Amino acid sequence: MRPTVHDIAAAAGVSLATVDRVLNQRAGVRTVTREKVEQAIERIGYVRDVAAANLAKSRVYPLVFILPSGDNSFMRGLEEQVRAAIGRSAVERTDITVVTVPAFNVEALVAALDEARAGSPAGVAVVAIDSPDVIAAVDRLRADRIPVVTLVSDLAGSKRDHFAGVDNIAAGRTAASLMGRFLGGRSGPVAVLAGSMLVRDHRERLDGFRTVMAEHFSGHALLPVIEGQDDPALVERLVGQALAASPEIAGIYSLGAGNRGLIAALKRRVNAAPVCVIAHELTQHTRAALNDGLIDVVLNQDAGHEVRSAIRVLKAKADGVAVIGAQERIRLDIFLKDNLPFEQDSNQMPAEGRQD
Amino acid sequence: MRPTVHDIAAAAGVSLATVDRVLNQRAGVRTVTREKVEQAIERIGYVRDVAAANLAKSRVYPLVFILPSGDNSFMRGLEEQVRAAIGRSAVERTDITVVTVPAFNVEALVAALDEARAGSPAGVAVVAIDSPDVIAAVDRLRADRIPVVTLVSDLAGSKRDHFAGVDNIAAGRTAASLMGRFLGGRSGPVAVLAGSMLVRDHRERLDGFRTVMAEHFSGHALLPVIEGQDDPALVERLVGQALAASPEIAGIYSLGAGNRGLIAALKRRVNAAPVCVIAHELTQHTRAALNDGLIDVVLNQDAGHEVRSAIRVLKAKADGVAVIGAQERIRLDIFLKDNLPFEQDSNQMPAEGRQD
DNA sequence: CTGTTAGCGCATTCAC
DNA sequence: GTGAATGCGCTAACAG
Repeated sequence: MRPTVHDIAAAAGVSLATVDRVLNQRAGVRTVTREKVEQAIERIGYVRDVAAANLAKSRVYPLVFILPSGDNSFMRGLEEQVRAAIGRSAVERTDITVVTVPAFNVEALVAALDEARAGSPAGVAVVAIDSPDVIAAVDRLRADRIPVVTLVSDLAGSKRDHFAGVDNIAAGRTAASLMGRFLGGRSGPVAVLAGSMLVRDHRERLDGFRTVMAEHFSGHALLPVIEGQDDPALVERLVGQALAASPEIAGIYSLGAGNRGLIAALKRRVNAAPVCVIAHELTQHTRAALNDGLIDVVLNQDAGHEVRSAIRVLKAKADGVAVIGAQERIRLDIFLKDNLPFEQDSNQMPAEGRQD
Repeated sequence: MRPTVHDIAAAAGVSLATVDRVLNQRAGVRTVTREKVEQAIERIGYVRDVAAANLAKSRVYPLVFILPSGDNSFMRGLEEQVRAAIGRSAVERTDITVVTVPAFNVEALVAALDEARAGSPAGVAVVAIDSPDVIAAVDRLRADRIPVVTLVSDLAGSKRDHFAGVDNIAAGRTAASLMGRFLGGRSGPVAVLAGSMLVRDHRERLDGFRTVMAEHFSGHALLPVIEGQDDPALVERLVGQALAASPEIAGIYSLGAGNRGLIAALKRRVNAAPVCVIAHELTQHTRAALNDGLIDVVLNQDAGHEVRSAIRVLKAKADGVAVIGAQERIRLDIFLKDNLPFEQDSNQMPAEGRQD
């Protein structure tokens, strides 16, 4: 059997309470006693049983998730994943609150962060906007020793504990590589469609894309970036204009949201040369477009994985314990029509028997 | 607070022991009593605290992992991941045994499965070989109510509980799509390099690849499949011969292992037309070749994820509880030079402070 | 068939 | 400063 607190107590010649005090770094133990206990712990190779500790503490983890509101399909999918996690909270000992704030709105986000802080939760996960005010608000949380995880879009320069999202520079580079190679011999400029340069993930994707296009595929000019504010209607209008203005466009990289507008604009094109289209985030719209051949590649981040990872990391940080690093790396999924996963409406797997 | 067994007992007017009996579907309870308790459970919305239950049981999960031996880099990486899991066994309450058997050897695998069965573990994970004898051996385990998860290569027609691996047909299709599009206008036949048609994953990849090549890229003839037995030396010789015999080869799809041999053969080619190369599994060798531009795409399955998933599923099956379905879907990673993840020698993430 | 009781590993009152 | 006792939610002897 693995050693318990009793074994430590026996080995160190003290009582359970004293062992507990040094284990949880509480005051009221003489230095000599403390050292004696610490040596015993080291010697017998004790590792704390977190489950038992949580049981004894009746520990629950109050967590706050702050997400953008609006009808952005990806963000709504993200929220759905948080709600799925809420459904598991009895098992996972979490108590999760979801807060939504208008997208690209710094003041609203700061207010939400400060309000979360007032409730002194065990951790906060937030889809960040890159701004000094937001950095300051996050650092206020950290000053209160509240762990913070950024979700989807990171916040460089802040004291956030962890980022649960993909490497967006690599995403942009990958998009460029695929674009360049899919274009093959064809000529023509490439258009880039973004949401807003306010959020770091969009900026990073653009950087990565530009770098590789310039490095390896300089034959294709890049058109000025179209900022569609992730708004389908606006995106449709702007993309329509761009396609009309430059009918020779060979490729489009959509690095933000509002892809419904992009798809609508593409559908309106008739008898035109084929365009290679690469977009982000697998939603019902991009999935259908991929199947129809309107979109060639979808780069995706798994919202469910991001949410589960954020929760694991926040709990671990709250307890001051380590996590499995590789498990928390969010991968960039690359979907072609050929490796599209089956749609899943349920999060559950049958418990028994049935072959899947 | 959430309801406990005591609450059930009180609500149903019975004792703790009786509640426990119906919760764990043990015999010795009258049907009326059982129904009374079940109704109470339903009514107050009880959910069992698995952590507390495991604590009381001092539950450990003896698990057996059966992997092919030999110097196949991917399989050694898989084994390393199992050993990493062994390092976590104190926390995860597992007791994992690793058994290695010669690759592509049915009798050895059957013997290993039967031996595992003799130890009546809580679950078995196995890299399967497609054979009636192996199916029978797996079904013997299931007959003993021992959960079985196939790892990497599945075993259709068996009663295995779950498959922890990628969709290999989709992998083959994806390889063909990328191959066809990367080849663009270029002409020339495509060579396929496999390990052995004995294992299902290789056969499925080949099927998927052939289908899409025939459907969309029939301009490229497929050369006869080269079976390299996942042996680098043999692979090098066979690929060298193929390249010499057909200097106009435009692409190579390596769907098995032994890629060291492939890379060596490619390196020996000088002043020849470029070849589009797509290979499976990210190892130190394929990673280097990707960086050097010798390989264009690496399709990968995350061995760490597969092992962790297998363990989660086996534990869940042993307890008869559900798992998060989406979390157990193993994704096909597509790596270009541009989205190669950083090498990680450690599995740990720092517990405190440090920015990553 | 059903109930009583002790204990899993740990945290937390309280006395001393 | 330190120790003894009690309980977290659940399981498992052992009585009845």
